[in-house]
Amino acid sequence: MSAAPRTARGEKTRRRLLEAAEHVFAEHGYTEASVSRITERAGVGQGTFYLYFDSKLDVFDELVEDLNQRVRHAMSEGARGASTRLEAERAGFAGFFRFTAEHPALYRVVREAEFVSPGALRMHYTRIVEGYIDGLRQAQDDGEITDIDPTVAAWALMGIGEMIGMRWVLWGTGGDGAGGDADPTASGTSAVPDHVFDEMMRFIGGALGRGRGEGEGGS
Amino acid sequence: MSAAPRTARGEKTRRRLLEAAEHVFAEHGYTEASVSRITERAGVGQGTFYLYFDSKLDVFDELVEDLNQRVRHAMSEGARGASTRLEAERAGFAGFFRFTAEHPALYRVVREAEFVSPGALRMHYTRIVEGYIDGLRQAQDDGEITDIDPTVAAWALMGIGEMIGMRWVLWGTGGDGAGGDADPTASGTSAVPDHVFDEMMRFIGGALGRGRGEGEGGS
Amino acid sequence: MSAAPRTARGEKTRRRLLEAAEHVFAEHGYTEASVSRITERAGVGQGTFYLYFDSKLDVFDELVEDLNQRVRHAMSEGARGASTRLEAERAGFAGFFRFTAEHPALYRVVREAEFVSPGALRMHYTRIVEGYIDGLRQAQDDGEITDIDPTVAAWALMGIGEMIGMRWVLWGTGGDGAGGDADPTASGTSAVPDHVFDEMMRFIGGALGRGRGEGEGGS
Amino acid sequence: MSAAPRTARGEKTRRRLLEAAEHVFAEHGYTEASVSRITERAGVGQGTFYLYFDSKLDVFDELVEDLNQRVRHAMSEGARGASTRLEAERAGFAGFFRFTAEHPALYRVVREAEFVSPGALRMHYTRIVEGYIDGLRQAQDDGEITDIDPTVAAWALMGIGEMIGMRWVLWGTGGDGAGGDADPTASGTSAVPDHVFDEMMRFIGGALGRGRGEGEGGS
DNA sequence: AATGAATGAGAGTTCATTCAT
DNA sequence: GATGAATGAACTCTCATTCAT
Repeated sequence: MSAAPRTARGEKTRRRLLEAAEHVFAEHGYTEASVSRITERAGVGQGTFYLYFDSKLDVFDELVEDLNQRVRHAMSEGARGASTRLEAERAGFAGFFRFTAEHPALYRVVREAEFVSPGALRMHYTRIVEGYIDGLRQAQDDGEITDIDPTVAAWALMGIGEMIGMRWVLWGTGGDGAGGDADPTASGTSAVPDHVFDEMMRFIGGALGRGRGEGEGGS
Repeated sequence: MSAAPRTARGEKTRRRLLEAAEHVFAEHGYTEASVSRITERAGVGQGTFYLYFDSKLDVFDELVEDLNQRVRHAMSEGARGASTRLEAERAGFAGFFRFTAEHPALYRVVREAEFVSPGALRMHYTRIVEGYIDGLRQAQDDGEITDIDPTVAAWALMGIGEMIGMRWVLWGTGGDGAGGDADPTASGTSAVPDHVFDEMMRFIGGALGRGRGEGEGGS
Repeated sequence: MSAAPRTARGEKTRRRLLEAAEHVFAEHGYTEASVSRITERAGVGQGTFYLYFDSKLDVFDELVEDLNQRVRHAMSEGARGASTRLEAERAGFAGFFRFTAEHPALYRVVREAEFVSPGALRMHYTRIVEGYIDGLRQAQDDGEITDIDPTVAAWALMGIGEMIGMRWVLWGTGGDGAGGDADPTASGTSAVPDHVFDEMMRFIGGALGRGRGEGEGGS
Repeated sequence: MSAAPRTARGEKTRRRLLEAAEHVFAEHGYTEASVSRITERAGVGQGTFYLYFDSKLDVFDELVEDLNQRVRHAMSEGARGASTRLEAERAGFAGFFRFTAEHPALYRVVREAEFVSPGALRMHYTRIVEGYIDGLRQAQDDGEITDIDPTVAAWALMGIGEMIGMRWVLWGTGGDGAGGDADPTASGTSAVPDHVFDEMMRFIGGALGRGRGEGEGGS
């Protein structure tokens, strides 16, 4: 749990510490990050850190929580204006990839929680999935998508996003094992090559689609 | 890179070290594991470790390599006898979940590579995906599945497996965000509840299915 | 040296601080006690502490001083009504043991002064001994006790009280090295088992006794 | 618990560490002593310390144990040749005072155990007392001393020694509250002024004496 | 009179790695 | 081939004390 602020000055210090932690964790990972590096970057004394956080793990958890909100926000942006479920899906994935692309190191922080603070990671994924489930259920009620168990589908979609994001956003567009014919130039819709993004959406469209998988999603 | 063996005695010591490392990494994670705990478990002196491995990271890499082979073996078991692509897929996922269920801690080791030795993780995923791609391409040539980019599809499938495995194998069958109506009793096919497994296969069947998503996969 | 009071409000704050310090030192010992724990218990800000005391050591000294008075008071209670020196002695020891039994942790605070503030301990013992000396000298003048050097006798008596108190009050009645046949049930006179108390008084009676050391001390 | 040696080299390092700890604890007290000061004095690296001791407390305990033996040895020296119990007592006290005088700071280490490792202090006193009890019982069987409970008597004697030793050995011969007529010059028998020592022995002689307490103690 | 945020020195402890034997 | 004693840098965290408000 956090601690001491209350005053405006304290609140400011806390924010600086949190921001510094974000950068340091992103740059070095949890283990290599040190509290002293964080305080140094924040421009405060080492002891000050412990006025605001109980431990190194405590800031980490708070950070994951914070990132969870930002990721979810990035995902829901644009999804609101979507008229079909697949459009919403498109927007969600695009938002997620964009966030990952803009803060590649940061998103690694979230994933590192699996080894640092498992409960935090669980919470992170669970919250995202919950949003998904609602949307899927709605689309099912509207007869827009197939009647697959929305929970299972939500986790599957989550996995697709994580893996495609890791492969094409984090590792970059080329690299070993890269999808040969992915077109690195075009990238209007998302941080992932258009071709990859489109194929992924075709995959998802087929999975969720009613009757046949022709939902599509041509760019 | 490794070092010294050559003799039979040396080869044995090396194997013991590797096995000890497997247990210690599985139990404590990379950071908390210590070389001395490894050597202690292996029953050799601390210095001996450096006769066989250059560093702590070195054994870790070798371990990930080793696990990669075992996971791929678990996945391809049974897939060989499959007559359709979806059957092969079923067998592959079942093998993967079984492996994860039997060595839950071990598979975490692989995933931790993202933060310890990114190249090793890349290699791990890439190799698995390569196998997939071949199979998918073949099925496409046979007109059995849709003509989606096999690379993209392979990574998507990989992501589904990882996420479903984490959610239902690693975290257990219940817990927050659990699939409400999943049937925890039956579990003939895999380490994941039958219902979840079946729904996942329906999802995949739809994604890969030709024309309509009729692949299905009722148990 | 202390500081700021003067007003009634200040005097009250000071008392609360002192009382809080007493509890915190008793519970944790000097080193483990922290100023912040003291102020927290007192319900005042951390800075307030330094308005009343120069340092952590300063409160400690004041506390030892305070305890010295309370111990001496406990010892002299009842001793006043005594008609013989040995009766007075009895009452003094009983009072000391009672105090120790009622505030076991507190009396440890006094003893810890040896390592924290040696001068304070010296003062503590010296003051107690001074009272003794006067009484012993008087009894000698009255021909009631032997003509032993009262200073030496006083320190010896002090040592007996401390050690018997530590052994039977602080450590409890049983334990290793316990006086085998001590009767734990009866305990009318003091916090030490009756048998132990009586034997101790016989010991002292012999030491101080005129002519022969026989007798005395039967409860 | 200790650890690693076995080799002659290790045994030597261990001894150096122990000796360094003795000096550092004696000079600064437990709290102010730091492991780094100990290793510095021992001329080894900081990490080496933890090869031989589990913690700072661990060396401390071992040291108290060690001192216990040395004190008991100092006390029993000379006592062996004694023909009466009181002579043995004399020799024991003299040995104790001598030890305290020769290692004044060291003996404080033992006493500090009350606040650092209470069990160790208990053990220390209990062991010494046990030796006493045997001697006293023997003397009683021989009809040499009064039939006082030997356990109570032993703890009382222990207390006398500790207090007189603190007052006249540790604090020095003069000082506040000093025994006015103590003769600082003569000091043949012990580290305590002769007069004090003699008076103390008279006190003890009276306490233990058969029939009358009048004898003894002449220097 | 009172506050509490800020400090920074320093504590105990761990560990990957080296190297003389 | 094997050992294990030795290292020292680095870590997280605590705390008495100060001082602007």
